[in-house]
Amino acid sequence: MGLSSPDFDECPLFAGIAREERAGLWACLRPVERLTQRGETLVAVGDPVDGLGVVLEGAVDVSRVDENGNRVLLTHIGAGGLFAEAFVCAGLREAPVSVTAAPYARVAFLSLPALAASCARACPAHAALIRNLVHVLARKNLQQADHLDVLSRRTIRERLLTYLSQLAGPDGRGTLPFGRAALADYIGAERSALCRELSRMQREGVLTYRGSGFKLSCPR
Amino acid sequence: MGLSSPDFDECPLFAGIAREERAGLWACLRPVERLTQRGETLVAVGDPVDGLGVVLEGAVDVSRVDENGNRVLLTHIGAGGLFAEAFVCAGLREAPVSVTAAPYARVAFLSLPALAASCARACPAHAALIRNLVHVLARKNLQQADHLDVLSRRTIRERLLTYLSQLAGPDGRGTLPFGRAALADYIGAERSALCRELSRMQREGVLTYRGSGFKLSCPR
DNA sequence: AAAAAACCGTTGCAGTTGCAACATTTGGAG
DNA sequence: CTCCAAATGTTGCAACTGCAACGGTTTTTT
Repeated sequence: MGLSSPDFDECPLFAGIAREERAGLWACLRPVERLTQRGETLVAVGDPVDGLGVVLEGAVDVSRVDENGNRVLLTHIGAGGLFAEAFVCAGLREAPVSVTAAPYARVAFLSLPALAASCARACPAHAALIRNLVHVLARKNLQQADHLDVLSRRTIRERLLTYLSQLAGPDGRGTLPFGRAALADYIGAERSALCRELSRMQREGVLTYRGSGFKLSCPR
Repeated sequence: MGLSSPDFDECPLFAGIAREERAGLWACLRPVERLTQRGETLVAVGDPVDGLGVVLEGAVDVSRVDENGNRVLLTHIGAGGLFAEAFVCAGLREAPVSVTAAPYARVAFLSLPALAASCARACPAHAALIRNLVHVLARKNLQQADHLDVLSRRTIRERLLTYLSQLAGPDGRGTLPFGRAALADYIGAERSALCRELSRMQREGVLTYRGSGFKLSCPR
């Protein structure tokens, strides 16, 4: 099993921990790695919760499919990001969501005991790890709040403007991390209705877009 | 200032901490108490984030109002519950939501430094406090996921069924914690449209309701 | 290069919902 | 008991959206 400790500068779990310490700490956590095929499902709904996930390379989507077949895209997580940390920390036994490679990913799972317990080496970095975990959980909370902000709007146009404003810089420009189908799943709309509204908004001059790039006419 | 340490058996922040220790620990956290009038606003959008909130008595609503005047009810928190913990832990300076008494509340604010730092007494309970904080944050995450599950549905009927299923027991019976207006704000719909759909569903035999009690015909 | 698959955009139609205005019921206060 | 205010329920209408079906373009596979 390759215990390669990649570049964790961008992984918030290791913030504030000296680079020399990271390799030892990483080994200490006994990670279980997994490399996926294109679009493969890493975790399915109902699977036992193996541990906290770390995206080493690539990206994953966290989603759910309701009884009507509508997919809800909950989050998209790139390299360095964590997933399933809330389920692990809350003590869930079964995953309430599925995690799929988007489209490729190399991930590692860390068990909660390894994270929470002081390790045999009693490494001081463990304390920092827990503090970082609090920070990660809190920021996930804020991300979910942003998603709720989007989904609480009553029309597709408002949901789009809310989401695009979150993505856009001060100049109103931004890049979508999704294609149209995934975007529709994220904002809780029908793909065709989303396309219709997008072109309507462009026709009315509210925004311009091409591919995954866009520019809001009136940045909020 | 009354530093009364109320019954914290139900406060998840103090889970697993012996009752004798709680009083000392509570004082150690230097809580700032506040008692509200009916419906008063405890925290407004943009207010500086004073600290983590603990509901000592009564209940509070956490909500946001968008630019169209639509209110979004994010959560309702009863005695023993926490609020604003994610904003504090993520290091936000300004509150992105408002907190109002629903309808009465006695609350205390705990500053993050007091929570995070080992206190002067070096009380061992502090470590338990941090572990509990992780647990609280993780469960808030799950609550938000439930709310997302509701808001991601495409029709009022589906949103209602999803929410009522979350509330109902195995027999399909449950009690709403909100009135109609607040319920509408929580599920992201118009109050009148909500009423219309409720009575339509009762007419069709999907459920029965009276006041705040309800019973689903087909518990999921 | 050809075929297949994925992605994006368009449109007609029926059902749902926001919105506004009004009717009815409930719960106190005097 | 009466009156008032808040909460709840009802309805018409215009607008929005889900749904299904289709055409064009790009990317991937064979």
